[in-house]
Amino acid sequence: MSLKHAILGFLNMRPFSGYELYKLFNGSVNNYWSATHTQIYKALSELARVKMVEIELVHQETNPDKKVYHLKQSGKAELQNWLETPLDLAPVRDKFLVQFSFSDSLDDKDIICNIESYIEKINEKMDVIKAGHYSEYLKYAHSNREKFLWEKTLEHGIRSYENELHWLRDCLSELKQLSAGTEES
Amino acid sequence: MSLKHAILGFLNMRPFSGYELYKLFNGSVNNYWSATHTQIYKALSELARVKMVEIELVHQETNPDKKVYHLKQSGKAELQNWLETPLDLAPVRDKFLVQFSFSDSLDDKDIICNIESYIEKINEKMDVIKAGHYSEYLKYAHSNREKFLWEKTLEHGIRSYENELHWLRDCLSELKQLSAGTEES
DNA sequence: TCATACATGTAAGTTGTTACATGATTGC
DNA sequence: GCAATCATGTAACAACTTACATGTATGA
Repeated sequence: MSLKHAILGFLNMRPFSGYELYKLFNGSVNNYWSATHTQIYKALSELARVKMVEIELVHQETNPDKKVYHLKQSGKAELQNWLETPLDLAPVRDKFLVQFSFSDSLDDKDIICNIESYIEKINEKMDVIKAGHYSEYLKYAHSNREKFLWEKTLEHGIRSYENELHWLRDCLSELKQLSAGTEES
Repeated sequence: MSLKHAILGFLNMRPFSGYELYKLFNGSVNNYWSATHTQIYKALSELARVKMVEIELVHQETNPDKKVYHLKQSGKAELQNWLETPLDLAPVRDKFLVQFSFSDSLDDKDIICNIESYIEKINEKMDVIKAGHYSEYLKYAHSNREKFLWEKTLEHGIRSYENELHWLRDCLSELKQLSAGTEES
């Protein structure tokens, strides 16, 4: 399970509480892995059960108490082992493309509307990424190489969304050409 | 569930058996949606249960008997309704990037090995796509616009993989530079 | 003879989503 | 007063994976 390995990866940097991890997976990391709090708390209990992490109970005055998770030897070993394993290509599941490819039963205007709505959503996402909240953590890198890896990961997100936008805009303009050509006025 | 909508989309073209759909989702369509036979047979039973599709039992002499699924009115309506609904961005879950971003605890040679292995797998996938098996079905399009949508969907896959390859190759060459610069000989 | 294609399924497990549940503090 | 942040969880469900299960026909 990659969520568990992602958690081990973060705990390898420093201890985190479940809530902090939840904010990571819904903030700066969510352009390559996302998870709900439900999933994270469950994964953490499981990691504690198999003794890959240790729980430190931290009492807080103003805020609710929290559980801070520390990586243990066996967790570090599991992480290291996973990092050394070449991964297979993930199966692709792109709802948008399923919809797009069956859209011949829609009017031009409805296809265009779906595409434009999707472009809009990607633009919003890009704005968030480019606002820089995703790159603030770069300063916590322990080495030049680590910083390089993090920068590249960020760049991957930007490049993928830009690639997607190019394709979407091409689709739009070609569709408009097509429909102008077929039109009977 | 998108698998059900994808199935409805195919049955809207012509009737299919479960096995034929399984071959689609593991062949020409698997660059935008993939599914196992287990999932497909279950989804089909469910669609039959709610009467969106109808089962025709077809006896065959040499091959095992098969069930051919036909789209019914309510299935067509459900499909149409879904096609008109703008979709949200799917949450991203990219194992490779999780691994990549935590790889500072590996040697250069191991990071490079992971990247090269991934490049290799994408190249193999690209070879399959470019061999043309994915584009044979284009001739079954009912209209120019449908053909356009299918071609664009195919192109999306190719463009995404090419984009991925560019990023991976950039990572490789920059990593090699970095390690040459830090090297003590 | 051995693998592959045809054809359909069950069972058990993992992963991910959505809704429900609680309760203090801080800022508008 | 109301929403948001902090902080952790349970329960039910939906989606996906992997292994098991069966049996014929065809071609290398």
